[in-house]
Amino acid sequence: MHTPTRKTAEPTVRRLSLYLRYLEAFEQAGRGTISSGELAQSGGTTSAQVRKDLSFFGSFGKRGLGYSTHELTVHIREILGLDRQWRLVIIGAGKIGSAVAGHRGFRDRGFEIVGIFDADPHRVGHALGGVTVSDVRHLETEVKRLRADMAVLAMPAESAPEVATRLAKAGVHAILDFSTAQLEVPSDVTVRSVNLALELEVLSFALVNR
Amino acid sequence: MHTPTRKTAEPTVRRLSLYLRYLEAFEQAGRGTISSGELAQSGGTTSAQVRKDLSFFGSFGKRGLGYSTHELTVHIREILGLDRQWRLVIIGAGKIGSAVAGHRGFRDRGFEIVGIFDADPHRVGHALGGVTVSDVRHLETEVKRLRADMAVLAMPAESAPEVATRLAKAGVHAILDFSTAQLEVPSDVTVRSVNLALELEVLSFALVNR
DNA sequence: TCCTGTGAAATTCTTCACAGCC
DNA sequence: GGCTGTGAAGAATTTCACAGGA
Repeated sequence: MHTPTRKTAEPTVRRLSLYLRYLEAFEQAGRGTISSGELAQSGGTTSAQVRKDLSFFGSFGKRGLGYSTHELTVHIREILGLDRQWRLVIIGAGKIGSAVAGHRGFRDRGFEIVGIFDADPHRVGHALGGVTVSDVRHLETEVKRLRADMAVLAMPAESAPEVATRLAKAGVHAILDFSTAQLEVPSDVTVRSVNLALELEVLSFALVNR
Repeated sequence: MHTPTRKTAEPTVRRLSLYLRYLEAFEQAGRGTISSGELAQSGGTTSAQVRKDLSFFGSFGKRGLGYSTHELTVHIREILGLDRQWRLVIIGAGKIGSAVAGHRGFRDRGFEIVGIFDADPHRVGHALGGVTVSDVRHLETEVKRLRADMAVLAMPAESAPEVATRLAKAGVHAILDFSTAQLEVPSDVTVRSVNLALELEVLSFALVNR
């Protein structure tokens, strides 16, 4: 595997994540090799797309044969940085925060929830998925002590920007934001937004435009 | 407003949804007009992008002045199909289903949750956000009776494809899927996937590639 | 003067098509 | 014969830059 010469396209990274999921299923099913065509079918894309995506990071396949499911799994996990454990904190112990905290499968995929924070005193001290909820006032010291790598923001949009800034200062360089806020963070912090209302609105558009 | 001549780009639709949110804030704040530059800043894009996006649907602005916040709000709501009420069902009353069901703000934006379904007899009969959980065995008849337009799938990946097919047959043409399944639906059904593990993996990639 | 609307250019992403290796 | 790896072509999307109306 070689590191890409220039920046990698985001769509490619998203697809790698999908390929990985299907590869794991194929490996589980005892398939030793898989072709770009099969992988494409699983992921709803084309074989050329699969090969282009992979070739960006190296030559993992064998001509005439395909890819070794196991080797390719290992390669993609390495490319995505999943060959290590990531330490996650969740800010907001409401409905969404609880759902994320209780989601099995994150830990299995290398994302360990090491801390949960909330501003509501009624929630502080209670346990969620084996982790005790801390007061968000102690965010910085706790985040440093816990050596958190990533944060999930599951809180109202009003307080999200302030918390994002504090997280960035505390050394968290990756944030998954469920609020609808527009976060202002230093350029060395990556933010991804999941906006459910937006997704419903895209569906609404699709329904009225057919 | 004129209907677009050819198919609209998905990125454009996503941005329209964002613009709408900022417009509402501006309108609330009493701003009568707004320029493409201001809107761009809110949405993290460029003024040219904003103008291109809007011009695809008509000429809503006034040269030298900008856009009327109120008029543009109305136009975008109409473009996105938000000038009506959408009827939503949730399949799966677990953590994610409950979080979606309990989310205030969907109703305010025109998405009314009219039904919740689950396969677990222990959950059937209980109320979630004012709606009683029904047995998923009665999905088809209930969905038709409730005249549901959209469905949120918040269930294990194993059962998702079957439920998606049943929903499509029952007349639901828009599905928001939280499972990691690859859904096979007729071409007149729009599916959008929200995959939290994938989002974390994209963050992971960003962390190891800087 | 300010700011929109929009062709044209630039860039990004996907698909094609085929040489090369198993 | 089958399937990968990859330049080249094509399509989609964004940015530029400027004419034109308020």
